[in-house]
Amino acid sequence: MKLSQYFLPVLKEVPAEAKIISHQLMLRCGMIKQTTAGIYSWLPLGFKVLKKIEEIVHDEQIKAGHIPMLMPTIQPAELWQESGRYDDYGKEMLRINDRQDRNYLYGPTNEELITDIFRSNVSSYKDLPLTLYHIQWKFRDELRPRFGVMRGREFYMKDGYNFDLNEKEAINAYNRHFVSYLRTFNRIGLQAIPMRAETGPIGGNYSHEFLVLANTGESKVFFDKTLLDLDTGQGKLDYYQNTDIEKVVERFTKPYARTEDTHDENLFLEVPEDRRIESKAIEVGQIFYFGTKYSEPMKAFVVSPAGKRVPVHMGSHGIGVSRLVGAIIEASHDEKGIIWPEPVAPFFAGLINLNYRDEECIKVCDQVYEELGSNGIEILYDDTDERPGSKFAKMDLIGLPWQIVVGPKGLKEGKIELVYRRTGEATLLTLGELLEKISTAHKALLEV
RNA sequence: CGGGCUAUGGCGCAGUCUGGUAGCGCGUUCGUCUGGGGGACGAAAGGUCGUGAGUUCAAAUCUCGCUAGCCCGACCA
Repeated sequence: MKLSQYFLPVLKEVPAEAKIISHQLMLRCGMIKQTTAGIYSWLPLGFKVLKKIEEIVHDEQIKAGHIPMLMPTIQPAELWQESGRYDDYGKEMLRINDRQDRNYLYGPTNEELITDIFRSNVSSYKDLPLTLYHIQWKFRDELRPRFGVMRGREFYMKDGYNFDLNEKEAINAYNRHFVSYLRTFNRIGLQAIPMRAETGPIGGNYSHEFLVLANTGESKVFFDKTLLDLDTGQGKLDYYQNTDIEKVVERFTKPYARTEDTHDENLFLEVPEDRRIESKAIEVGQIFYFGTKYSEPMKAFVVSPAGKRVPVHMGSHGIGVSRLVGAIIEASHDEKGIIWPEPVAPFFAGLINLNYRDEECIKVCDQVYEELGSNGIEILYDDTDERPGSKFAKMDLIGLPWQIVVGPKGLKEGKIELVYRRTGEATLLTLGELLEKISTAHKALLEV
């Protein structure tokens, strides 16, 4: 993409209404524009990042054997009356009437809708286990939206729902989500710590939240430092080898890790003092097992192997996709701007032409741009006639992983400068070396 | 929902107390110079001062209502 043909309205100054760094940077980078309280338009750069995160979330869900679909944003009140949540949910739910004065709502979550789909199509244990999910806009009418997309009223969320014959099977699904979520956050470039959580309005018996440490986070967390060293292991996982998956979950749930809501000071004090960490964190995902809370009232039954009609056991699981954009920035920025983790960067590299009136510069830039572009590498080429200083500042601000700097000075020596945004490390390379290095780095990114 | 604050050009702000020609910086446009870290000089465009009513010869400025946004708390992916 050539910058001269793109839509990237960057701001030099910090808008007054933005208080936390991710919100400020998203506005300054021209990623979002607030439309009204807690509701944002996603401008091209922000939209690209949102879609990259979404792709990774999809990929990991599909690896775990879960099936993508799409449900609507507007739902009929009747379904929520069946589950009893139409009254329970309160003012957070945006209620809407149509021209016939029928009652609708803008979905804050989809348990009722998915249960309705399930019950009208599945009636045998033979169709289980089943996990369906979608990534869709949600709306919760927060009293006080703030922090940009981190706590908007409208938000983009992956939500999934598992249907199983019994509790044991449903716990397998729970564990599958547990592990796939860890992998998802890792791929996005975040370390998320699973913590025991309250079940809230979703209800149920088991729940874990996944939290990313950040001092601007809204949750207070207490955990054992050893959690920071755990990983889910390398390579492919067979999500249906239940005991293998269970072992991973056990490793992650053994050390103490709780949010303020479930924190138990006495248990925490059993953690050796040098391993106790108290921090602020951002919640980026949550998983629930709630048994038959919805299947019983909504009559989602299947016939068991013994020939009896039994309510299905369910769980639900969410990842805040739009919130993740903010969370990533909170976790990865410096005083100059954003530093995108490579898998979610809106472009893989930025190409800076330091003198757009120099024919040699133009020629070399065009070559780099075409060569990398034809290999499927996304490049943002600053081909504008601005001065070098503002080009550098802009590129640092939007935080693309690599910066390719082409200027008359370097070209005299036959060299192009390559800067790695995260470290600021700069190397002078020939055109051939540069193309090779970027291509290699890009290939490594694809091998997940 | 309780408490506090704000609303003036695209962005950041001054002007309001003490009523009297709407201003500054950044950005934008044009020109000249400049060209490796948000450059210089010159010219220009752009504002019903959130909104409605009131007081007054006169309102960005005073009074009352409304709306929107921000902050602290409670609540939440």
